[in-house]
Amino acid sequence: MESSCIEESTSDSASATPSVSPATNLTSPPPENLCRVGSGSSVVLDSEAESRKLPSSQYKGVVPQPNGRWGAQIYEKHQRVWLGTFNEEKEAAKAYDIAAQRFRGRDAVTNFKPLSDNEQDDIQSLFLNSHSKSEIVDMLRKHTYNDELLQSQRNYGGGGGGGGSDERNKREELSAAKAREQLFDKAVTPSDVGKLNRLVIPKQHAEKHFPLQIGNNSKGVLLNFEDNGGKVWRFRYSYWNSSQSYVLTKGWSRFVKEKNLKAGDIVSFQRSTGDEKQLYIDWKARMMSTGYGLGSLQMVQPVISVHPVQVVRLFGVNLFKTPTVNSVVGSSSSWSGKRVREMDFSSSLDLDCCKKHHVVGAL
DNA sequence: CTGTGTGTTGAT
DNA sequence: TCAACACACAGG
Repeated sequence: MESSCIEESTSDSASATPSVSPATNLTSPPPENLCRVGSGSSVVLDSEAESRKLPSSQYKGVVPQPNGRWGAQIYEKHQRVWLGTFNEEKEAAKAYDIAAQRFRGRDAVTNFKPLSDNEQDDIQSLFLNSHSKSEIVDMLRKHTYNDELLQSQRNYGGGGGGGGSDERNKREELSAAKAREQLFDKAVTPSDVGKLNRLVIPKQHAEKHFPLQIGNNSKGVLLNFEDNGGKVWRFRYSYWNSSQSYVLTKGWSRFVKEKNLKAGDIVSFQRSTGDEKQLYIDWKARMMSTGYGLGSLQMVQPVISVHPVQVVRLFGVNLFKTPTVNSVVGSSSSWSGKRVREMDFSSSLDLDCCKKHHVVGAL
């Protein structure tokens, strides 16, 4: 049971529908005795039910295990990602926090203190973003996350003695250029890729990440976004009173055209964590079922974005990786995520990035 | 035999 | 999304 870490079985359950409940299951349950039923007295076997009930955890993402230990799990795309088991409830909670930061970004809801602005947390953020989700999950499951983080800190001079200008440069280089924070994704609607030349930014995200100056409401502002290839896109961002919506207008249609975006595809927005809050935009073809290559598998991006691709071998599996050396959000990490399986490339694999296209319409 | 972590379901 | 619950079955 260690082959994959994600809840796969996408199809099985669907096709087989092994209508659970083995009626035959008369194999009576565990001999309920474990319970040291209250000392003698009346106590009918209420214990039957009471006793085997596991104590729930006060922490998010933490579940009790029969043996008294604690499991950690996080959900994404309707699927549970198991983060391992721990002796201490608190440890499990920490594992969840780490996964949450990696999966959902800096402002994810966590059990403890979230990453903030200090140098240490920036380093950790960098560390998280420079590893794929599956790698982070592996570390959590193997309880090696802390060691790996420390290791990386030494490499960047966080505190290791010796160091030198070499280490220092390396670190500056990294923090200056690469660290990106995921802001949000949006599955584009038919009208977002239609002739309207506008992309509606969900209010919740717009107000959180792209706040408009009170005075600018009418005109809006020009925002620059860099794509994976380093190309900069400038869009007009404003609020439409008529529809009470935040939108990207001028310039948007060109992006749609060049990327050949189709309804259902996902556009993603990131922002550099460093001083300069550079904005980034990326996209991926619509994904049917999401998965993470965990443990040892990683996915193949059934997408053929324009980005040139190179095959990389990791954990013994071939992966596609964009040339972006600094992998952060764009490359193998977040954007990847599909298992190489029975090729259920059905709709997502609309290769031929140019011609045909699915009728996503209603999902 | 011991436990993990998966299958499932029902509640937010 | 998320946790509760039961248990199949991987590992030793």
